[in-house]
Amino acid sequence: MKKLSETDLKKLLKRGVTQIINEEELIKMLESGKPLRLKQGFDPSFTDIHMGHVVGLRKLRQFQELGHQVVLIVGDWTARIGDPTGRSLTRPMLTAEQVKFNAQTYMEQFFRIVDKDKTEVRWQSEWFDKGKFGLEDVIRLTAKFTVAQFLAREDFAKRYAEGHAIAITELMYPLMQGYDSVMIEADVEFGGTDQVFNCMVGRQLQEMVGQRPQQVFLMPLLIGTDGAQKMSKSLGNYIGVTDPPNEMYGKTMSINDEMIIPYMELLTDMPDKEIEHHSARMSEGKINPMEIKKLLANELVKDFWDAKSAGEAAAEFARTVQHKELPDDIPVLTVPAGSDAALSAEICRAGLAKSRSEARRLMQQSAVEINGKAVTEDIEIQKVDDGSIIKVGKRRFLKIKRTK
RNA sequence: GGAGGGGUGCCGGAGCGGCCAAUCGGAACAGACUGUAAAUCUGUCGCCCUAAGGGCUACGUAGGUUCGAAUCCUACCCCCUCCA
Repeated sequence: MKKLSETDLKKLLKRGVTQIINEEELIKMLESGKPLRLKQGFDPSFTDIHMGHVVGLRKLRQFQELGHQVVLIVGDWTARIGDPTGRSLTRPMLTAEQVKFNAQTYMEQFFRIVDKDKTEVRWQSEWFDKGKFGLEDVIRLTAKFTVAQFLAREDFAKRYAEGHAIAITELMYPLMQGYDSVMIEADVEFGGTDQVFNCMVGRQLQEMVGQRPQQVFLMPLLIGTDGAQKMSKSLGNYIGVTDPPNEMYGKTMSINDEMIIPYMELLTDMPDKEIEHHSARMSEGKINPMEIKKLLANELVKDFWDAKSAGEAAAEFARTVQHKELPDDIPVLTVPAGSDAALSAEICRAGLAKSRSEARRLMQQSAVEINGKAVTEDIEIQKVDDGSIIKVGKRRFLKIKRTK
């Protein structure tokens, strides 16, 4: 165990943390020098980890660096129910196969951030599968809670009031998650602020069976690149941890100014002082926020890829986006000699538009250029010279190659 | 078991015999403005015919009535609320 310094403690418990229940207890536990069991659960109902998840994973990593143990719970059962949190609709159940596949993919990404050697992976099926968990257990578990308790939870209350459906299995979700804490004897559970209720159920269950209730570590939900809603894959406003450097850099550059500082605090190791400095310069109007955003983008690509990729992504961004030069590699579309196809058809074939109708619409909106000149009417591909560069929208390019 | 409400385009949600490829809002896409910001403004937003214009598929599923249906009828499937 590493000895805790004041700065360690501050970084660990303040930056990127919304609330800790119960903070004093947690500090005592940390100071006891005993390795803690840190519970992190996930539902393999999706496959991609994005920056929104990274906030929590980085925190786990920090604890690991102090010598603590992460217990990753694969929610193979809860995933099949679907977490009701924040949902206004019930989710479809997944098959066991989908869940398994998703879990695998998830973990590959998870261990890019969290230290695999200090992680114990447990599957819910270890204790929830047939033969291990029976009706008797279900009754014992559910008997401890009341409907009123569950309806007090904001999202359930809202859905109930609006007359939306709440499946009984959804009520089971928090119980199952809480039961996980008992099974692994969690000392601390990690989650986003939307997980308070579920985590508290874990505390109660532990207490009931005579375990010391876990501490709950809540972290803010990251706002997505749209600047409005929380980052999520289904909303398409996410930056994935496996996004290629150029894309990661580009997506980061498209976030709005208000999010630069939060992103720095939550997703990077940049020192507090430095972040404050940037923040101050921006609010004083001494610098174009874009410059600060570049630092952020660079930092992220550096962390998830490497410094070299970050440099290249930055250069590519400056060249293609800011100076509007052509990107390095443009996909080539081979056009047979004598082809009588229309330009719209070829754009569609190359995948730059979903349909010919769309391609034509784009032309009408002057979104299609050949060698820098807008084409507003559909023409024959014949009339396009060999080696011409076709540009659709801001970022889609195509190079025409003619066969003799 | 009983009563009622509903299934419409990516989502929400109008329409309730022709004027409906379907009002409107959101998302998305494009253009203008920019810092690929954000906000704003404008436009587009089923597919095919290179345009005018035309055609084809679409409003849970399958049939039917009608010159004509998302709209009416029948059956079926699914969902929700309430009572028991």
